[in-house]
Formats: sequence, C-alpha cells, structure tokens
Amino acid sequence: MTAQTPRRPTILEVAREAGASKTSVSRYFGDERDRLSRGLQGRIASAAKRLGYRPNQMARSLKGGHSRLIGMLVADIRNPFSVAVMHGVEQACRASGYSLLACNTDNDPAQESAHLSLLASYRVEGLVINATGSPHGALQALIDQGTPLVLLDREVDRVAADVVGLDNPRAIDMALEHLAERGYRELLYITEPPEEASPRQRRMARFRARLADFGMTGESLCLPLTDDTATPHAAIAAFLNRPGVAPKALLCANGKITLAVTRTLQALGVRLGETGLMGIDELEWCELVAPGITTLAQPTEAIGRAAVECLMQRREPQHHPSPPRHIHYQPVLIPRGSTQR
Amino acid sequence: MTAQTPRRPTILEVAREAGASKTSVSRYFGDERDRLSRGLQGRIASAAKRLGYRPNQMARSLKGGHSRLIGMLVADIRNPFSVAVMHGVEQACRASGYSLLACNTDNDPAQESAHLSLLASYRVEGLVINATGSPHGALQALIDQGTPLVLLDREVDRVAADVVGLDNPRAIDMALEHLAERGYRELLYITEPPEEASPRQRRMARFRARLADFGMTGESLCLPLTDDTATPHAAIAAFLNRPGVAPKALLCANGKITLAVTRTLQALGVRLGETGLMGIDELEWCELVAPGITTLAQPTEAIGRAAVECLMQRREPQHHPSPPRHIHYQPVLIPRGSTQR
DNA sequence: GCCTATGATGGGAACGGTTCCACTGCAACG
DNA sequence: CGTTGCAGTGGAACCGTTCCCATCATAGGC
Repeated sequence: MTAQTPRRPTILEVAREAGASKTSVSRYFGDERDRLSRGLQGRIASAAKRLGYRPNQMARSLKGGHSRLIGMLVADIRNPFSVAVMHGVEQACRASGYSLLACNTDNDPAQESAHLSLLASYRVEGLVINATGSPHGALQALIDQGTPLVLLDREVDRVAADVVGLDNPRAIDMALEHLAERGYRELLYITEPPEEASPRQRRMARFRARLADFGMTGESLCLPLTDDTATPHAAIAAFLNRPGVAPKALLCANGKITLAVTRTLQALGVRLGETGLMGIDELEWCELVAPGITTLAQPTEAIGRAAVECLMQRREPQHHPSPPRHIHYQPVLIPRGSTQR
Repeated sequence: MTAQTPRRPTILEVAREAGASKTSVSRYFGDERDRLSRGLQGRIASAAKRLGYRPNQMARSLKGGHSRLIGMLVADIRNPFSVAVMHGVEQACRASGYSLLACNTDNDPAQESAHLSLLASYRVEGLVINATGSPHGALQALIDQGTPLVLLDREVDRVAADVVGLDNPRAIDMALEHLAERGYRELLYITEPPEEASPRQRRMARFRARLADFGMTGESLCLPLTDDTATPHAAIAAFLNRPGVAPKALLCANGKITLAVTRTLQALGVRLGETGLMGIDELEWCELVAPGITTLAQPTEAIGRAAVECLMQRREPQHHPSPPRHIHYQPVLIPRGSTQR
C-alpha cells in the first residue's frame, strides 16, 4: 500500500471516472438527479462510491450562496434551559435540511460580538440569538444584509427582529396566583441583575405591579451569580427572619437562581413548604429535593422549534419584510411540596 | 433611503474603494498585514469599514483548504457531562483560532453517521467524537483522508485514533475503596446497557473483577433509560429487600443513572446513607438531595481541552503518523452523606 | 421529409477569496 | 555607475462547485 496524498476527490475526478461531465455529476448530487438518464446515474453513483466522493459544502455555498447553516448564539451553555432550547433548534434545523453552528458566549459581550462576526463570516442563513449584551449595532447590520434573525428569550432594543420566548407577565401572574392560593403573603422575588436582559426586567416589573392585586406584599432582590461567590445567605436570612406571622415565600426568576437559593436555604436549615419556594424553569432535580420544588416549566423544545420556524418563513422567496413577530409561550405550573404549607 | 440589494461587499469592492488591488486587501485581512505600507493599510482599513466588509470564510477555506472549523459529535446533549466537556472543547478551539461545529446525535447511530458525513462535507479540520454506535468504517475513512480525530470517553474498535477520557479502572477502584471503607458490603452496580460503549464495559468488568479484593459481594444491573419508562423500581427493590444484614450500597455508572436511581429510591422511601448511594459524574444537585449524594467527579473541562490539544498536535506540519495516544484522567471523590451510615 | 420542440449532456464563466509570480522603485554594494 | 536585493504592489491562475447556455440527438408536427 503506497502512501497516497490524503486528498479528497473532487467532482472533476468523479466525472472522469464515470466518463461524464462535471455538470452531470453536479446535477446528480444536487436536486436534479432525475434529469439524468438511468445509465448515467448508475455510472456516477458507482464512480462516486469507488472514490469516496463527498461534495464540498464550502465550494457549494460559495457559488450558490447557500451555506445550509443556521447560527446560534447561546448566552450560557451550562444553563439547562439554554441546552433544552438548543436541542429544539437543532432538531428543527435538521428537519429543514440545515445544520446548526452553535456558539457559547459565556455571558460575555466581547465573546458575543466576536462570535457574531464569526457566524456572519460563515454566511449563516439565519441566526438564533440568546443575547447577552445589547449588540444592536451588529445585529441590525446583519438584518440589513439580509440575514434573518430571531431573538430568543431576551429582546434587544432597537432591533427589528422576531422574538420567541416565555409569556413573562403570565408566568409571574401564575406564580403569584399559586402562591396566594397556597396562603403565602409576603414574597421575595430573586433575580439575576436585569441589566440588558429584557425578560428579567419584564418579570420584575410585573411582579411589583401585580403583587397587591393578589393581596400580598413583597420586594425583590438582585443576586449577581459570580461563579464562586458564597451564596448570599445574608440578604435571604434577613428576609426570613423579619418579624411577623405572614407566611413567607421566595420566587426565583430562573433555574440558576433556584439552584443558588436552594443551596442557601439548606445552609440556613429552612424547612421548605413552611417557607414557600418556587422557581421559573423546570429542572430535573426539582422533584428530588426535600418535598419537591414547585416550578413553572417553559416549553423549551417548542420555543426552539418556533425560532427556527420564524427563520424559515423569512427565508421564503416572496418574503415581504413583514413586521417583527413576537411569540410568547405559556408556562406550565408543576406544583410540589415546596409551596405546600 | 432606497431599497438596496442586501448583498455583502466583496474583496474586490473594497479594493476599488481603497484604490488597491485585491491581493493587497487579501493580505490585509490575512496574516500578512505588515507587508503593506502604512498608507495602504490605512486606506484599506477605512474602505473596509465604510463598506462593512467581512471576509467570506467559505471562499477562504475553498482556496486554502483551511475551514478553521472543528467538528464535534455529542451523543447526548442533555447529559450535563457532555455539555461540560463541550464547553471545554469550545474554549480550547477558540483559543487556537478555531470554531466549533457541534452536532447532537441523540444516541442514534443513524443520526451519527448522517452528521459525520455532514461534518466531513464542511471539511472540518478535526473531529471530537463522543460515539454512539460503532461507526468504524466512516471514522477510519476520515482518518485516511487526513482528518485528525479524537474519541471522547468512548472508544471505537478498529479505529486508530487518540482517546481522551476517564481512567475507568481507577474510578471503579476508588468507588469500591470508598464504599468498603464506609462499611458497605453488598453492592449493586447500575449501568446503561454497555452495547458498544467501551467505558461502560470497562467499568462493569472492573467492578466485577475487583469486588472481592475489597471484601465485598455484588452484582450489576443494566438499566435501559427510555425517556418515559417508569423507573425500574422492581429490580432495585428486590436487591434492597434481599435478606441479610450486610449494609448495601448502589453504585451508579453515570449521571443519568444517578438521577433515575435517586428517583427510584425516593419512591421506595429508602433512607440514603443507611443504604449507600454513589455515582460517577458530579451533578449540581447532588449536594442538595437529602444528606447529599457522594460522587466521583470527572474533570470535564480538562478532558475537553485535552481532546483539542490532541487534534492540534496532529495538525502540526511535521506530523509523523504517530501511534494513537490514550489520555486518562483521574476522577475526584466528593464524599457526602449518602455514603455515611 | 423539413422544421421545431424536447430531453440529455457538456463547456465554461462565475463565486470570493489566496497565492504564486512578475514588476517596479529605491537603497546598498562593489 | 551598473548590479543586486528587497520591500511594496498588482495580475492572474486556481480552489470545487453551480448554473447559464450551447450542442446534439431524437421525436413529433405539418
């Protein structure tokens, strides 16, 4: 066995091997296979197989302008919510014949913009974005250049793009309703710093606005989740130890907060249920901790699929630049022991 | 504002705008910028900025053969272990100037081979593979064509590639040692069906082989984790209810098993600690469940980085086709209440 | 039986870059 | 002062495709 240059066969070599022209081979591997006679099809098939030929997507997308690639920017890949959505996005992409080029920004605006221009340089045909910062400039530029774009979960000001995510006001209302019904009267809403992330702002605003309607009082707490920080026992303990007989409950704005708060409560020796605990985002372990943690589950896969659907619609040829759509999904309440007094 | 064709500027347009040749623009955006005079650099920079130019990676990789892309095949993206490794891989890729094209196979060999040929068609310059089936044919073909390739965690027979993963025998030994030390005598090892996955076989074989050395008896149980199956109470209950006074413990082969088993134990009302429970793979919730679940943590990020390092080494120009390397990491024991009688 | 429609096939120009090579000045050298 | 060398620059071929167009039978219409 001689040492051969490990180079991939090209369409031209297949053509020669099959005694055909490269046009015909191209047709065979494109979607015009039936324009070829049976005989030619057979010759090309066997030649390609013999050579181990596989069309070069790079060359293909260069000429045709179709990279068959969808880009996705994930703010935090270690957040199970993001992964679940990504799973939905990937499935939907595959179903439409696209592949997913996913980048994780680790919540870092610098990485975000770096990845954004990277994805642009691969000429992705659509972009699903779970924004970290507020990169309106870069995003609007992409839209102007004709890349359809969907914002996931978090909106970005001044960018005219479709948005897919949770119905945040409704989620907060459901949480408040559930907690009121279970007899809690004094609430602490715990969130990561809202900064640019619109759903965080939405949720917090709604919390404040509707609290009184359910006959409850409460306040909110911003919890910066630096990786290795000691969990913020102090602020939470202060709330729990405040005098008064009104039953107290904690409402966590997302899965990462639920984790941090649960740790804190365990460290403080708090009995769940007696003190209410509820979180937005369902996590696999919520049913396992003590009496179970009540959650509002997001339909993650559906959200992912919807995002891709938006992209595909905007890729339709007759696409009149329709106004941005906003798709909001209803959460699902999963009641457990942590809100059972 | 007139409706303009939303097309990206090309290198030629930049060249015209800057009054230079496309060669010079190419040099500017390649790594030969310093071969250009200050003046020309300035003109190109401002022209490119004015036009919003961004080189087309597709075209770039076509000529040069450098896609700057690393492919990754993940068997199950909803497994936190996989995600953690992927995070490490992605960071390492970025550090070396590559981007990651990650595909999830959902443990489906059909998807696996589909994704494999897809990645090949994008001419990825390296491949990190967490294999599902045993696609030796396709993999060996890639290697022969010159694509460096690293197998993650699971080996594949008959494929001469580097392997990065946990030191499985050592992990089992550590688990056995810990459980013996804590006084457990009768063990049940619970694993997903080993099938093609080599580490599962390794771990199970080691478990059987070393059990007696630590003065314990035991057996193993294969747990097929179909998504919606009722957790397998029966088999586990049978083990726990077996007569005898020897303290019993369960050893879970990976994170998904730990989750399923923990659910079962809760449903059965088992007291952790009294009955031992230990799992391979550290999960964020293990410290939260009851007295805490003892785990053997894998250095996931390190594994991911090591995988990329292997790829990079094989890309070095003077690469003599060196024999496959096997890199095995030591696990870290995190003792908690579930193994404290 | 001639002209045209039709279907199967091939030639060659793009696509947007990189890169080899040639060309131009100009400074340094003998 | 004629070479040589080198830094700065541009021309043009090429990477592996797609796709427009041309070619050539063969069949069908009159």
